[in-house]
Amino acid sequence: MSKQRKLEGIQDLEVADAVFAALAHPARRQILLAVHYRGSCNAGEIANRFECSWPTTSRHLSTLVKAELLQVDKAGRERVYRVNADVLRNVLMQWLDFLA
Amino acid sequence: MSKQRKLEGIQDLEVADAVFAALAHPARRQILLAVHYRGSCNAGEIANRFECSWPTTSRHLSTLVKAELLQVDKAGRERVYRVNADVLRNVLMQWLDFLA
DNA sequence: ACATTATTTAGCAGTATTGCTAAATAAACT
DNA sequence: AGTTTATTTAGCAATACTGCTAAATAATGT
Repeated sequence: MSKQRKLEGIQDLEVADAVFAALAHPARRQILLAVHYRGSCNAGEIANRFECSWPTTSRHLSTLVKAELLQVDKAGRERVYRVNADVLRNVLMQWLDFLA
Repeated sequence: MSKQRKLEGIQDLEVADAVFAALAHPARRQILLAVHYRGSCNAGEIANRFECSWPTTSRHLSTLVKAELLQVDKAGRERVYRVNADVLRNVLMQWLDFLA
């Protein structure tokens, strides 16, 4: 295995780690579904839909961003979140492949 | 939506919850991969492959069983674990479908 | 400059998870 | 019955996670 390939492998592991950790919380899965369904959302739209407090939702959002499951763009004082479907798809597909 | 269908939906949620919680820990993902790769494993074969102590691995195993990701059969004093690929596949596929 | 709006960061308490060692169970062997 | 082998359960300390409120930041509007 080439050095480059090996590094990718390690990165993959770290990505998968963050992704699965992020998916572990039901609120975060709900957020992902909601944002994906709507295409994009600012933090407020997301936070208002959920029971838990704004700061709590905000932290869930940053967990999802760190896992690269969400991407965020600043638009003035709003932050617009969008699902990074590729990352999620890749991780899920990798596991489906293992099972095949 | 029929009552039956709704109940299934709720069960799905609970299953997904347990599955994602179980997948959150790297050791448990490794166990799944190892068991699936080998077809079946008894607890000892699994525990010996991992750094952490037997009891710790044993608990990981029971987490995976509760999430229905592993099924276990008693064979004398050994317990033989096997991956319940369907459950994992279903949960992953459901998410891939959402993303489609 | 000041107030408002959108959102995050800080700090803390409660809960859950992990990992360990020591003890318990349970089947098989002598 | 007593010993060995396979594995789990109990109990505990350390760490991580969640959720909250209060305070901070940062862009916009007056």
